Amino acid sequence: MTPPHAPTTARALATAEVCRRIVAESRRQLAEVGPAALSLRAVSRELGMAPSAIYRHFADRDALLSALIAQTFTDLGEAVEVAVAAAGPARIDTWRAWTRAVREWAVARPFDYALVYGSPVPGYAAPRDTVAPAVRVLQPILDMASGLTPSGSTVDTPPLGDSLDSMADYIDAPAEVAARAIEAWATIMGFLSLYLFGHLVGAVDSSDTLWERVVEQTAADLGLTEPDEPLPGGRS
Amino acid sequence: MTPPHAPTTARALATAEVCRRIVAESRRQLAEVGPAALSLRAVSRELGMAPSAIYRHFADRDALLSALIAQTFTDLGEAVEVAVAAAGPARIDTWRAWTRAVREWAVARPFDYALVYGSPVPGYAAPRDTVAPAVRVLQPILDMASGLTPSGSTVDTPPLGDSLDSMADYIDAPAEVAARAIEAWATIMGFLSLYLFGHLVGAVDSSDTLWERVVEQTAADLGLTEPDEPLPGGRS
DNA sequence: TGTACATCAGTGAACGCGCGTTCACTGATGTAC
DNA sequence: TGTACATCAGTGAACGCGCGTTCACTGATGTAC
Repeated sequence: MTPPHAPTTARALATAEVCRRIVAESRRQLAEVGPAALSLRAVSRELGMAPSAIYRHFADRDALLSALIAQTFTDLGEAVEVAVAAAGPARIDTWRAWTRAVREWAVARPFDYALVYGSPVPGYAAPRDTVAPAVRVLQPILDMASGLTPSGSTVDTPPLGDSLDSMADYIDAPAEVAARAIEAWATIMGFLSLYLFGHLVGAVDSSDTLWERVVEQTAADLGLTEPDEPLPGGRS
Repeated sequence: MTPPHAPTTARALATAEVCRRIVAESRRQLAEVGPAALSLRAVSRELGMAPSAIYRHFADRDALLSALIAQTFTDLGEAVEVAVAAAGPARIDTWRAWTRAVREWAVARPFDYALVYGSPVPGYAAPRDTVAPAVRVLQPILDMASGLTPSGSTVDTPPLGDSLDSMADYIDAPAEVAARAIEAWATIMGFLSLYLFGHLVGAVDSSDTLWERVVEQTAADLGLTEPDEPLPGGRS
């Protein structure tokens, strides 16, 4: 009944559990001191283990950091998937749900947000393992953009070269749509970063109403506000 | 001839020079290891001084960090001022010059960018001294936004509360304009952050053409692309 | 102009600290017969 | 089912390291008369 490689023995279960605890405690401490100051010794101390025990589960400090980053992306990815699944079927429903989910997640866990979308940790190179979880976060809006046709542009914009071709292929939409999707994403992430990193402190009393505006404006730039937009699954 | 408080004695000149060298060497090292790992000892070692000598110029490590942040903002502020002064008089000239200057500065000094616009250093609270240099960077576009009237909106946007009133007062423009200015700023900073922090790696081959689009799109959202816009200084 | 005193930038030794990582080990868990 | 052996998660001591900060000091620079 169980899959062939699932951990079934007591030892394997215990190992998985300890591994989970290390990651959990590390994420907790990371929120207090930041990724650069994350200490294996402090983590092991808090868990009541010898510092060297960590090395049974992670090759070194960088490996633990990679696991934390992957885990954090996965966490956010699951949050947006739940939110998008609970939203309506129209593209704009997806966009509103996705942006709302990202914001709520980020505001609740500013240090997790900083870990994955803030300054890279110097001297640390993100390995391949973190790419898939990072893309998973974006997948709902990539799916949403699929098949979208550019519309409503009243602006003369410079021509795009072929630099977006691979993304356009991936989402099965014109490069124009890929460009607008990246712009909308950049606006959302930029606003969150400015807010969470303290750059709006003197300028904006409460970011709530402004945030609603940003979401609607980006939706309009994406061409999601036309009433009769066709959906990928038909329903004209 | 010299202002009353200018350092004129040999000792005062030497002090200022050493102080300058500490800041310069610190910024150099910061680009290699990041703000959290900046080491007073390493800086003093490189300058051929005793570690304790730093304390004649900065109260502690945090004071040095504050000076670095202020200095970095000032550096960027001067760069944008030069660029804006060299540009044409129309609002859109200012916007194009400002965005271009910020981007070129950031791409040339990604760690400086990360220091001031990336994740905050945990456990470090930016003191008041860094606020003025941070605002200086924005001043050209705040001036540009002054007197701007909202236009060209084809989107139904949620009403703004009074959360932008102080900023609207400051730039002497409607809250609507303040909101659009912050949105445009967020888009620019978001795009730069995604690019510099490595989040566009798989999606965008070259960011140049896409960047041009972002600038023009944000200019349009700000209402800067109407041909007959009135300028603050007349010239209708 | 010359002298006596005050200032203060920089020295170098020392403090106590926590860090990542290694290594030989122990002893419970798992496996093969 | 029982026994002998293998595995391997966790231990605890030790390594060498660099860190921020303090303190009494020295000696050149500045100042007052």
